[in-house]
Amino acid sequence: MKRVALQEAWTGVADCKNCTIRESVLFAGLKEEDFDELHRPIDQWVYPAGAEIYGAGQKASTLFTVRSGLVKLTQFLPDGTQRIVRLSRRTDLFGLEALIEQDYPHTATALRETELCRLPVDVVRALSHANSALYHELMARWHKALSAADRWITEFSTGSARERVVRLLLWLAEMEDGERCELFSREDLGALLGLTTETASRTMAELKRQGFISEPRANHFLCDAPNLRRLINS
Amino acid sequence: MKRVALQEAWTGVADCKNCTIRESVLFAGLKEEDFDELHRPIDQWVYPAGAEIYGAGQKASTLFTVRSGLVKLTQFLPDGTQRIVRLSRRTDLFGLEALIEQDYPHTATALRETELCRLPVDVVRALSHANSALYHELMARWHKALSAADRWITEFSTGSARERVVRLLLWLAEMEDGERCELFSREDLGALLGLTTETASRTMAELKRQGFISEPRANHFLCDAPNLRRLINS
DNA sequence: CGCCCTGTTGATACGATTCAAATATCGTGG
DNA sequence: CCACGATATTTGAATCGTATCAACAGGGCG
Repeated sequence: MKRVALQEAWTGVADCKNCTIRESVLFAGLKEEDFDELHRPIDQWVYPAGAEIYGAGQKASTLFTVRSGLVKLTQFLPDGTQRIVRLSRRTDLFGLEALIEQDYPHTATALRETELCRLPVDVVRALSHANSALYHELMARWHKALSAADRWITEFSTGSARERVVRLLLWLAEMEDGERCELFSREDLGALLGLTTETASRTMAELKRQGFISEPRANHFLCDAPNLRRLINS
Repeated sequence: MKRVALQEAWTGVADCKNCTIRESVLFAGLKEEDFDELHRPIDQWVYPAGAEIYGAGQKASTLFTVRSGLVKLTQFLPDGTQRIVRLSRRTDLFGLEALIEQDYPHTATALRETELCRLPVDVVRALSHANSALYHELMARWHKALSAADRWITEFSTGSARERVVRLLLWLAEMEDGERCELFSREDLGALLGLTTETASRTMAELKRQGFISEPRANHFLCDAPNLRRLINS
């Protein structure tokens, strides 16, 4: 892993009322007047690839919405083993644990350049007491995170290396047009799927040789989605 | 799998106010007067080992609290693969998804004889609007389920077969005195840990031969917890 | 009693890990 | 802009672990 100094950059106070992804974020259900209560500003930041957003055990005072990019949440075991337990992408909310716990249970890291909104936990708490739409939205976010975790177990932690890689490729392609996806390091790919870096690399290479995927640009892949799907459904 | 007729049995209308595990259940924070709003009774039922509590895709109208026993939540993949994604034990709440979704995403099955309280989802919804203690408790339950899922990924889906089995034994022993635990079928053990039945069986047999565990009664194990912990922390 | 289901064990094959080395890529400073 | 060193990726060969297929033992139940 590179150990360069990575500095996030402030990109401005968020204009929640006119947010470009407002219909799919936490504050989707808020009414005009609710925004007036948003005294403490929500800001937007951009994190470069590799930047740590927060570390496991740090004081949890902020929730994050992903505006663009990709974030990994890593969990550590006492013996030092680590495993990526979730990925958050556009419109996903992460760091929800801040609502309940003192400290973050995971380490959050940007896998690519990533734009985030930072929501102070006390702002969200205060708003959610008064506002039942936000209450429901929060509940829905917990549910979404839980579904994602369940899916992680069945799709990315079960079956052969090849099946896992294929399921991940298709999952990533969902974000775009279903055929195109951007990948990250083989090391992360391994930590994500519970495989070694070498196995991850070999599996990708073999899929390429067999024509299921191609790599027009570095880390940008084109997937033969129908045939990939056939690989895992038979 | 046995295909006998398994019938749950009604054991009475729950007396939530005087619940023996009240301090750790969903309604822990309710005050005396709140219970008066519990017009629709909460009932208690007992399910025999192997009984299906609900099936994936069924209409979700009830939340469940485990009073005793053990429940597995199984998720299915389109290709027929199935994987146990969570276990619920004493004081755990499951079926939370009913608050958000139409249908249950998992199949819930009793692994042993299990006592449950059934909470109609509309009762919980109605109470949670008025009652902020219940609102917080619900949030905490979502959080607990999510932490459990994360732990599942790192502990029960990562590492060698032996490590996974050992982690599960220690997890099960947590429930009792830390040394004693009750197990279930090797088939379920496999589905839980992402292993085949045979590997699960072999691993258990080897742990027994090496003196880490003993089986005084069928499916009741005594664990040498300190040495087991040493196995996974080195 | 005999059947079926579960658990155990054995032999073998396959797949993933490990260790090692070669190659490609990236970032930096000359 | 190129050369260099550091880092990431790919590939190879040997080993180890798990899956697979098959056979068998024991227990519960009709």
